[in-house]
Amino acid sequence: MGITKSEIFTEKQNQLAQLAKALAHPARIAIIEHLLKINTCICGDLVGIIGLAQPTISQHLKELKKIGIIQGQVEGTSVCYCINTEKWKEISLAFETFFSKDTNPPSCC
Amino acid sequence: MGITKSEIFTEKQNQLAQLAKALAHPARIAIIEHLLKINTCICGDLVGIIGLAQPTISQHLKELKKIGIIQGQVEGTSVCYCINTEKWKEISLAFETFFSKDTNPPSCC
DNA sequence: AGTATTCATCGTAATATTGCAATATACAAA
DNA sequence: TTTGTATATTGCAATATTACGATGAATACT
Repeated sequence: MGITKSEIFTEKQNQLAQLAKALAHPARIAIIEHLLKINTCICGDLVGIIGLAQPTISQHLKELKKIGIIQGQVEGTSVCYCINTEKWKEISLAFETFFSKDTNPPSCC
Repeated sequence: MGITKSEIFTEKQNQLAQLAKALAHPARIAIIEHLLKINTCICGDLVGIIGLAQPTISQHLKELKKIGIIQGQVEGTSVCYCINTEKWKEISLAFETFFSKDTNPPSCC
């Protein structure tokens, strides 16, 4: 079917899955890493940097904007992107919380 | 096309994206959370717990096994699953490293 | 052997994702 | 106003994902 039965899961489970989905593409990882590295807004050069066609980059940016991890600011004809620090921390915390659940290895393995 | 151009990205970017993809479904989050909660191996009951058909669960388990985050041990007619602690730490670290890259908010926003 | 139980795999339908060419939109400069 | 530049949207083809019924393989129990 290709459609997820999200109604049978908790809000948190769906949320974390959605965050993971947004990160589930190397181009999107690359975009975020680049934005972190230059630590400022970047206006458009992403197409040249990543190596995918402009509509494809635009689509990936849309996915990232959807979960709020990045934000775009119109600056004349171009749009400047940067990490949304607030949201970044939030998302970071969501994963941290998930991974902190670990305790001891089960006795059976 | 539906096919990712992984050859234009770094090994690390592809790896992290793949890990994120494995977590990008609420059923797989739910499976992991359950395995963490009971902190021991579980023999099969996941179908009843999650609420999806047996082949669907089996498929999700396969995805999780593919990245090594869980492991299955045959026990008679049933299979006992648990978190692979070693791998869990590894994956946890991969995300931690990614999210630790944050520094200061960019001056432009 | 025959039967039941548990899980994996196959096949298939519905939907989603990825990527890009073509086109549209918005603004700036001439 | 026209031209150029930057980005978004649309439409499409190829492929992937999600879900499940049917079937298969393996083991345990009579």
